[in-house]
Amino acid sequence: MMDAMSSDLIPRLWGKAPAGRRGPKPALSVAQIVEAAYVIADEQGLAAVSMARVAEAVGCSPMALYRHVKNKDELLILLADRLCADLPELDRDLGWREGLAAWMRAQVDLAVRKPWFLDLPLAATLPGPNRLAWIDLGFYYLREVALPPDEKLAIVGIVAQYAVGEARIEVEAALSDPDNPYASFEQMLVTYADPERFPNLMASMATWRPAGPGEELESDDPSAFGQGLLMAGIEAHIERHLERGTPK
Amino acid sequence: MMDAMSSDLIPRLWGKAPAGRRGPKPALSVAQIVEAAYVIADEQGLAAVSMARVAEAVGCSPMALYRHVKNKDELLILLADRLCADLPELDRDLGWREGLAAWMRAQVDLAVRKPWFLDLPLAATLPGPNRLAWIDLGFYYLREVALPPDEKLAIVGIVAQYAVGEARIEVEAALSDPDNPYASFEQMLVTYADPERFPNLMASMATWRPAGPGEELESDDPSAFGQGLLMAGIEAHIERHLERGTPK
DNA sequence: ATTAACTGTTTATAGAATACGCAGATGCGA
DNA sequence: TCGCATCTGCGTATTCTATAAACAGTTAAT
Repeated sequence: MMDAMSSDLIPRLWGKAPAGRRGPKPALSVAQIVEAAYVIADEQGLAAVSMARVAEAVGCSPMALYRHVKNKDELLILLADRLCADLPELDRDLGWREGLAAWMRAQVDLAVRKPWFLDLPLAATLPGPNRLAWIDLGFYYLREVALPPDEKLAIVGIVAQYAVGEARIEVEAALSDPDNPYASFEQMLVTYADPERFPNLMASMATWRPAGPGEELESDDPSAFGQGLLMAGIEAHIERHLERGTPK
Repeated sequence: MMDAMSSDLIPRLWGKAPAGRRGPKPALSVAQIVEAAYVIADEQGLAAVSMARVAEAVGCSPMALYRHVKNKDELLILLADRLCADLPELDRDLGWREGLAAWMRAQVDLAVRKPWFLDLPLAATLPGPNRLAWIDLGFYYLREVALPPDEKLAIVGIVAQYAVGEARIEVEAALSDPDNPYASFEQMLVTYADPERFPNLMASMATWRPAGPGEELESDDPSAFGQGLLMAGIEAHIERHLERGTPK
């Protein structure tokens, strides 16, 4: 189902054309097409990215695109990797904890800046070069952490996954009441939720005390909580690993 | 952009029709429509869920659906909540750690069973009744944990978000080589990845030793690693909270 | 009885992805 | 240099898609 995978996807991701000999030199390139899609998504949202509009942007007929891209799904995969090129440079003088936190935060910021990223079908396809470079940066911050590579990969994946969720929350929050993002949630609870149907939730929520005017939030970064949770988990794992792992 | 939110979405999620007085009694119901969409998605994938096909399934004209549902986006939101009704009952005699782990695992299993769930546009909309009941179960397992409700909500959200990522990985793994899901990743690295461009990743991967035949995986649950990481993080947070929180 | 409100239908429109076949360009082998 | 295989881009056409708009029948309030 939904198999956008073609045997040429990965080469295309890496910009390796089969280098055909014969035939006219292509006037179009995959990079050009992806870039046009990127601009359209940026200006008008992902829904505006249609083959016809992309073709118009690069100045060719819609069907010409199919010579360079298997189908629209594949174009979107390429687009997702293109977006990863927008991830920023980060301070290299950070420990794994601060480094990974900044690494995570940068992903959230990117998604907030380009919310159409969240509309992309995020299949767990193989990463393209840009995304892989970002993963490499994650490994950089973990370079002095003594863990096997598959565990590092898992950690990096978990942190990135958390970034997606956090980005969703922040994007939605930006669209709703900036004062209290939980307002609608609470409103929904009191309006519809039967306390007998959701006893545990309601019982806990009953103790909820909205932050008074005197006390401020401990951090202005809404991802601070989850960030701390993840880093604490990683740290605990490292320590556990050191204990019973190879001591030398 | 992409604002599927209508003022009637939430009432519809909760099955509260405005109870119009006049006019003929509706032959269709929202539940009926959503159920039809559910069956189609289940049998033919989410891409097969079109207004026309849903209409055919319930035996009405396509446009009749729009009397009960604002548009297709809204139908998909309702569908997502409907899917949450398939989440299983869980053992109530578990501590927060095992309970939350089982709670997480159940979500992964559901997504693996119904992979079209991952194709749904997972906006961070307000949860419907079924999803809220699931959240309530998460709060059940956290009932004896002394944390404020907003932190519990954040924890539950983080764990659920992890479940989505894990489900993506497992679904994709099921479609690829069952022996070694990392095979294509490694293959991609050696084929395309320039060591100078991804030095940290490559350096770490160089130490990669695939699990030999003698040693088995510690767990047959591929989510065990992330699970442990999350639970350790939560535990650390609880302890930190107890230390400086109100002791009584 | 009148009327307002509500339901489902019919028709129509605009846009989507993409299969198929053609015309011209290009470079390889002869 | 002459074919010829191969490749690019284009034009056409098909099939689906969501959904706007107007309409006809049905019910309950007045």
